[in-house]
Amino acid sequence: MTMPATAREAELIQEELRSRLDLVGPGERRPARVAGVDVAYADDRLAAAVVILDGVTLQVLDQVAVPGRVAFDYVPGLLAFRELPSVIQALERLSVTPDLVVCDGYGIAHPRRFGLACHLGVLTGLPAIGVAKTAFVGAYDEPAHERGAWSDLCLDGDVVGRVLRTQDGVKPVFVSVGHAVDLDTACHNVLALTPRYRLPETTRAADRLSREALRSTSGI
DNA sequence: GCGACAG
DNA sequence: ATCTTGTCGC
Repeated sequence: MTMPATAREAELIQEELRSRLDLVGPGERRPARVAGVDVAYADDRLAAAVVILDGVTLQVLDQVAVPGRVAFDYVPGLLAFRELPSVIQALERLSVTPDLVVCDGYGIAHPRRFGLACHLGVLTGLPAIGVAKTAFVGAYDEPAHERGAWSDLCLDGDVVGRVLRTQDGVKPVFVSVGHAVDLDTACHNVLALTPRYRLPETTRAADRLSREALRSTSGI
């Protein structure tokens, strides 16, 4: 992964890579293997985790954790440069290839339309979507209170994502396309991955693994 | 100019 | 992201 020395350089990389995005998809509606990705931090240490679940049973098929060091400060809009180096390493060590990667963050709902999920998708060639827990960019109306209810996430006159309620009465999540998946398919998959909780099982599994990996490497 | 700002 | 107790609700 090309690592920029400055924020300006990072923005240029995003503008450049954006031309390689596949925004057509449509992606698999019933993916057999779905990957969840997350990164945990402690001071300058970090642990990236990737967990692959069976798309039907949601059982774990494979998982990889990679310890590392923070090499890029957090800057809103440039999250990929902080998290992806280790995440890509973890993806390369998987024994099976996922049909979909669910990222913690945004895809094209981004200041330059190239969020973490887009970046991961372009670099790996894998279909990817972003599922974020909080608002970042875009305007939206509060979706209805039932699971499955949603509203458009709009930015500069474009629909860049969907604010989706994954359980009755819980805070909605922000879904946006990353690479090689369309928005309908992305939301359909998010609902399939949230039979019980607000966040996708893939995200929950990767979150647990990344934290555990941080702890188990604290002595190293 | 001032604040907001995925994780 | 991470620092953190109790607390409301199912």
